[in-house]
Amino acid sequence: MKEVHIKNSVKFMRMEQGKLTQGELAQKVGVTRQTMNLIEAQKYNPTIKVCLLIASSLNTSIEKLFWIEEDEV
Amino acid sequence: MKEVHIKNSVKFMRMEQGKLTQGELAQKVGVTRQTMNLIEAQKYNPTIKVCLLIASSLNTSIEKLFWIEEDEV
DNA sequence: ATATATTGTAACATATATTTTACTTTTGTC
DNA sequence: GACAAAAGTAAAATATATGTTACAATATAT
Repeated sequence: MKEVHIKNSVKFMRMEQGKLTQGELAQKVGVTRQTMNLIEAQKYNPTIKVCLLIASSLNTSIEKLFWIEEDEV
Repeated sequence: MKEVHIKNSVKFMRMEQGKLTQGELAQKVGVTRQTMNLIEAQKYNPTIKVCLLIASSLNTSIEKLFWIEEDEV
């Protein structure tokens, strides 16, 4: 697998959208709070299904939530 | 996990973009041809990393490639 | 019709996403 | 400061994405 880093703005977006709590977002998406925590901490690489459900739950697009981290300056 | 179906247009997009072969796309992304085959056949739920790399390889957006299948008519 | 490239699959192994349970740390409120 | 809510984290179990190998089916060209 190609070596790239994926970044996300899930936590930031969650804070904006009505101040959802981490657990509440997890519940809307249908994953555990721990899974959501790890995703927000960018500790791993979630599946497209979870990502699309997060985007839907936060009324935003997957584009704005997840992107490939380009090379350092 | 919430019960939704994820659909994609990877095969369609690949056909358009310079008629890449399945194996060639797999190689650009850095997965095996079998994995790409299963993704195109919508047999499972790839990771966001693979999806972003496919989008990048096909010069398109992840939005246009993957979406939640809405309820049947 | 016969080669050849490409695609579809299947069984098994491996890596890792996700869950479960539980505890600690931080943050906010009184 | 005390208390509660929310967030961070960790170990072990489970589910599943991905790799490996191999072969069958289909398409494409000659």
